[in-house]
Amino acid sequence: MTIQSSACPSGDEKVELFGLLLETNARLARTLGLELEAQCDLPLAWFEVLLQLRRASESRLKMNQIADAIVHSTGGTTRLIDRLVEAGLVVRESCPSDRRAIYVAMTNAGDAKLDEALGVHLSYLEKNLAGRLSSTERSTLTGLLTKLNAPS
Amino acid sequence: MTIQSSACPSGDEKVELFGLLLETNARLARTLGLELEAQCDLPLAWFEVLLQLRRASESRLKMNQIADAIVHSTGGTTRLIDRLVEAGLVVRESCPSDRRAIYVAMTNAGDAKLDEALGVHLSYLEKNLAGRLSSTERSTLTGLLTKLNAPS
DNA sequence: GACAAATAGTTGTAGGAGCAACTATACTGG
DNA sequence: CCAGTATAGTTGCTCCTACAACTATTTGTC
Repeated sequence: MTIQSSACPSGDEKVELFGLLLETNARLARTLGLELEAQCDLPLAWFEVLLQLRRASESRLKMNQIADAIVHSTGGTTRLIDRLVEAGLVVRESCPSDRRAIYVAMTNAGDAKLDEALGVHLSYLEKNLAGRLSSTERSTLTGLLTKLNAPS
Repeated sequence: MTIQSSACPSGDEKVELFGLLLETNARLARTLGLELEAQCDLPLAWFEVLLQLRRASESRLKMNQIADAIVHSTGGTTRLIDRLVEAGLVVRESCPSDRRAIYVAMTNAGDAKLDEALGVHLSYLEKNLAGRLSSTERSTLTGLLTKLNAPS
């Protein structure tokens, strides 16, 4: 029998769930990141940016939209986009209607790189998602995470 | 209508789910981290270590068990524990049966700090978990994440 | 229209984490 | 018992990211 502080239960059901979420995410992000890096020479953070851009209409987003979508600080996003620009995967474009804002748009090279990475990603998901959760379970999970992710 | 490469669908259901997982986790980790830091002056990574230690029998774990539990590299874990030791929250103890191994054990200060942090964490979870997911939904989510997290 | 407040993005700086190379110890087969 | 291999942990180095302070532009208010 393990003795624990009864006032602050480390075994609380919600604490366990939160810990499980952190751990699961960390494992999946790590393994995917390694695979993307090894097979496409593409860091996971770059992949996330490119994916967000493809989802966006006209394949472009403002800096702050990217920062929000990938949950980075604005300063971190500036540097991240710097590296993507240097690699030729995206370009910065000025925004005519708001001279403070900057659009980030995919280049053809970025588009091609994303296709390549998506191939790797899809086979990764086949192995690590489809193999573990049924289609029904996946949509349940999507629903739950959507609730969790909703703005307060 | 948005034009997208049909060969590599960025809108694939599994891709969406994975992205949602990354985003949800990043948001929750960030907000919890800020709160722990502000209210307890305790980085999230330190909290994770202390929590793992309390769960362990005899409140101690070997370095590699910690690295695995919190999904860090062994090198990163060494430095992380260095900082916790310096802060007086844990101590390193040699392992008699294997002289390569090192135990990390909580100090009384670490135990107290964890109690404090768990208070903050529990109220965070009350706000951000209990308010969004019912008890049933939470246990469903736990089940799904457990499957996802299972070793391949 | 002008001043205050809010917003978009960049930069200086510091700290944290990973990888690869390394040391030390333990195991395994001959 | 010895050689070769596997395991535990640390260290050097590099890159990435956050935070805070800053500039530039826009918006809101009187």
